Amino acid sequence: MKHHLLQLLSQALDALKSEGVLPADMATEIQLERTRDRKHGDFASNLAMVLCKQARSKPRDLAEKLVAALPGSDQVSKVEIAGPGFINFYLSPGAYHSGVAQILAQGESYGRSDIGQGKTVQVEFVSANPTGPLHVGHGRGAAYGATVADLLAAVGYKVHREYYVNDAGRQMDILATSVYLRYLDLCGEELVFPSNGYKGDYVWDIGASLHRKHGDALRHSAAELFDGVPADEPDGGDKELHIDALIQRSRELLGEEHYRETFDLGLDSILENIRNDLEGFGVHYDEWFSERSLTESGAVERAIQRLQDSGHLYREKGALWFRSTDYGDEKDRVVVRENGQTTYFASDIAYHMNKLERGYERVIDVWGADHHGYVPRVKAALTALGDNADKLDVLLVQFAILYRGGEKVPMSTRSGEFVTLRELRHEVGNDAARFFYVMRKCEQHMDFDLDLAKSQSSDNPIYYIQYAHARVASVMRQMQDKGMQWDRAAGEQNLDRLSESHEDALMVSLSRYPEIVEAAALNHEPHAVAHYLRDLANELHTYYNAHQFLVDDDALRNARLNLIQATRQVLANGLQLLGVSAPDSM
RNA sequence: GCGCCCGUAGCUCAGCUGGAUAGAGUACCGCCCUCCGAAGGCGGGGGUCACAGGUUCGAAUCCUGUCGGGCGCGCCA
Repeated sequence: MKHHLLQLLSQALDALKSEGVLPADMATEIQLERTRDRKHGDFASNLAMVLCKQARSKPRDLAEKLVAALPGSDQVSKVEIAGPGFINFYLSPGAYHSGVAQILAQGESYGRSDIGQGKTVQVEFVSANPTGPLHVGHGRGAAYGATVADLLAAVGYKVHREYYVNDAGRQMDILATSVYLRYLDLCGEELVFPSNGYKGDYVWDIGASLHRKHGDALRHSAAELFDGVPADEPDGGDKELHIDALIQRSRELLGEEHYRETFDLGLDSILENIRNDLEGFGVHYDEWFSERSLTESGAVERAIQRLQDSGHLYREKGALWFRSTDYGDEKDRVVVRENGQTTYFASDIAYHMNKLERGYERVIDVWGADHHGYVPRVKAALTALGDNADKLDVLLVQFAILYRGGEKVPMSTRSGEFVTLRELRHEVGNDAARFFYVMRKCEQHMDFDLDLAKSQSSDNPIYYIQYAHARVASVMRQMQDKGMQWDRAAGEQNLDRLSESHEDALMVSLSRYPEIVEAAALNHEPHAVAHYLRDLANELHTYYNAHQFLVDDDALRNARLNLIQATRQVLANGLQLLGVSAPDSM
């Protein structure tokens, strides 16, 4: 509908250009908006006010010329000039009636479009280190990323969903060492667990499966392991030096083969856990991309070489630095450490280089907001490599703070006192979790009210929306009990019987849905869909309370059933985009 | 100290990329079930859009500054 009106305006503009009223070479993006107030019609454009300077005429005069040049349309019943020079469009009843028919005809595909034109976009999200289970912070990134991806797919992009697996690096070595220490403990060795190690119960489980497989074959005495290892923090030492030395000793004692096995056992079991968590949350991926593969394929080396060749690297204090300050970063960054090891950043340069090499036209990263300082250096690297950094959008997701009984739920990764995503799903259910996570703008800090998410009452927006959907299904069941019929074709013929203000309002809302989806997708704002669905549900409930649907008058009944079935369809489509179920009864 | 994000009803948040009289939910008060699910609906009170300037036909929205909150400033990942 909106596109149709834009076309009309565009034709009017062309007409005025050829008449010489407006400069022919003028390029304008026409703005057309839904009116806030129905008294101003359905759509309004500020075109005349925007162009009045170029046309050297008063806004209202120009508006009149534009309106005069507007081609006729059976979708438009009236065009008015109002206020300082707004052009207000009133849609014809027929436009709304055909809208209802369209929804029922298109079904699940209503709201989808092809404005993305099949352009490829990669969405990388969550990508939490496989060193432990996902927690509620990751959950928001998962729900948000998955919904953004689904929205983009709905408007015609070819979407590739990807999880970057940090299967290399020091944190993973710490995990492997933690697993080995738990294994030794199970063998009967008495040892003090490092303060920097991973202390979660899941590490015990992995240590146990290592023990099941090898028995005591990999056992070394604690004394042997701690030989030459500097003191841990509680003993007045440095926890970083302590753990690094333990990693080193574990490697030596286990030998490369068994160390690798321990490492991979930890990686695989945690990754499996993460996969299951996300699958259970309705979050699916096309690819799990291994960081290690970047080193093995030589991509990291190649990225560094390219930066080297183009003169963006220099050596200082034994390390190799990338001059990211040339492209707006605050300081230069190390890519190869003094000890010869590449940094995490080096992998990330290679990873993003790889993404663009794979030919994606757009690349989206969803990160926790605490990584925001990282954006300039990644973009700097892409620019230095000669790529277009504008292809990359980094979407930052703020943390969610849980509330239970009006109190903040304490959380810190350090103390191991965090709520896992699995616990959250178990407590409030998938639907509420998915919905609450995307209910807020991503850059907004979020208060996640667990009690509200759990409550099965109208206070809870997710129940409110699902209830609207179930209510329509219930009406249809009731209809059969009463021995009545729904004849969709007859309903279509009689849509002009829908003359109540509630019906009018409902039809307006239904016609907005494709615009909502389009804007939500392009702006990466799933919350717009959540708010829309709440409003739509409200209109259905209001209508329900004001009028009887199952009336004896066949024509009226069929028309009304068409309308509420169309509403049910849009509710279902919207909920599906958010990863939330649309039940027929509750 | 520097950088990024955020300040809108008592509380939680929208506000369609600068438009017409700033909106929902919640909480509080009052109404509506011999009627398709009251898990619902209707009505009411509640605001200096943090503050001060600026840009223009027009600002909650854009720019500058101040105040307040969050996060980030490693040869960690």
